[in-house]
Amino acid sequence: MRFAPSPTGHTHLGSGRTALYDYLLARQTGGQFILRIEDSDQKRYVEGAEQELMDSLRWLGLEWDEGPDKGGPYGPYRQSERKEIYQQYAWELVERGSAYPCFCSADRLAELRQEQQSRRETGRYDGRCRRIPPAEAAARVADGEPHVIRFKMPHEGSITVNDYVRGEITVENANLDDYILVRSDGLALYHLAAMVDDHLMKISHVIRGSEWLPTFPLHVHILRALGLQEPVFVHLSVFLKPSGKGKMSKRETAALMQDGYSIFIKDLKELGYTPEGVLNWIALMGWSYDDHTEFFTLADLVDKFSLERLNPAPAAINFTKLDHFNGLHIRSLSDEEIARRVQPFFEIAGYATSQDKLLRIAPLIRERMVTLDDAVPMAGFFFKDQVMPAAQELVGKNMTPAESLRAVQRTYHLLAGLRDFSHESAEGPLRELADELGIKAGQLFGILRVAVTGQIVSPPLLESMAILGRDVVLDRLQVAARMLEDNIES
RNA sequence: GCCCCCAUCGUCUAGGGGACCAGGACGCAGCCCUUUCAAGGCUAAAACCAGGGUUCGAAUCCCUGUGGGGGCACCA
Repeated sequence: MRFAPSPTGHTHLGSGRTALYDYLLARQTGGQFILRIEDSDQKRYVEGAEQELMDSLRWLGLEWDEGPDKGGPYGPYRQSERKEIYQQYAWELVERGSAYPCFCSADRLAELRQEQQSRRETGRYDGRCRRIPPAEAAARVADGEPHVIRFKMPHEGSITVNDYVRGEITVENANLDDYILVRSDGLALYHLAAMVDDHLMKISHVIRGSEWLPTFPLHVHILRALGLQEPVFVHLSVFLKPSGKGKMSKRETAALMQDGYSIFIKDLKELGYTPEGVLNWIALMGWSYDDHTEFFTLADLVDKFSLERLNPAPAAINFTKLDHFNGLHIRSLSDEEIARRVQPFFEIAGYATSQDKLLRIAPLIRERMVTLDDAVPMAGFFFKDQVMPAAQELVGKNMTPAESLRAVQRTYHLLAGLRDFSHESAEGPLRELADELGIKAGQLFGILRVAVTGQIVSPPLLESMAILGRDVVLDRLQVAARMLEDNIES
């Protein structure tokens, strides 16, 4: 198995899914998962993209067995370092009569294309250099005349290729072009390079996006002309934008960020998504296990994934489903894991935290988080020196400021006199106090919640107070009482 | 324009001639639980793109149309 991305931008969901399926297949068959960088076009190379790719893959937990950074028996693993290999195969193709050097300039080609377009024809090479006798062509090449190498596509007949998810696809050769295989700078294009590499690296399954379907017949032509064995080709459906109308554009990608979503793996990490959630989500875009199972860990997927259940239809990206899966996986994490994963987000927000305290907070926030960064607004009050409640929010529902003040004062004395400051020992007395004050427990808790956490919504109040400790709670109640007093006077 | 692919609730999907007045999930609505918010439980609304065939019988097979997507580079 191999995952062969090109380092031309941010690593996105589609790459993640392809890599995932590659990884799964490799793991379940005991094969190797190879990372090969398709950087044969230096013009499109983006600095840092390769590093981001590897970071993203590792974050997802998809560690490769062979790759540019760790070597392996079939290296090098960057196409830019394999130029001579492709040259050799390209000329073998020429010798076999399946390819030929072409001396047409890029200018002439552009002109030709324009002409064809004006006549509303499909852009295709007119075959001028195809007619040059091989001996003459070889001589011109030996003379150093600039040239590319083209595939000599048969004019007659058709070719039938087999895609694992779609079955047989038959195309008339007349609809295919004399594609360029090697550039004038001597570097091979994807069409040749990928086929040669996959053969040399003993790749059994080629999993790639369906954007390769149109050139799929060319690839099989090359393979057959070279006499190479054909791997199993699996073309995955594309991802559509959430509306289902068309694929993601640059603008929409930027707009998505406003809503806290992204199609880039590295963003997802920063937004507080877990690798488990992302993996589960993308695994099910175009694949299913049965009619009801949806929760999968990576290990589950290794166990249960199969190419048979791939779906050829394009799939719209559904981010609310990502939220759902992320929440599901956060809830299945241990306290230790939650504490560990949530800490970086507190750090970014400027809070000094301790694992010890986070460990005690974890059970209180586990069921309330959709993304890991939700922990910060939810539990930030644990790490603040003081909270700043809004004066009006300290007034209980359907209560006057004076009544609220009294409730805070009574609570202060009750808690100050409590033998031990635990959730269990505080609850009974506080409910009795509410009764005594003639208010509902909910009203009392509401006032206290704002006083102690500074928030209208918070994790369970009494558990939170126990973690904060008696001193902090009493202190915050005192502050709240003062604010209420000021409120009453003014 | 030409070539290729695809088509079940809003979305992801199950289904592959009778087991389907079409199942699950997300989201949405309601109810229950509840100290807030969640989580959890229950209930509801919601789909076989259209038209022709084949067949005793079609969501399922075939054709046409329509819609959507992809491609038509010395990009991948």
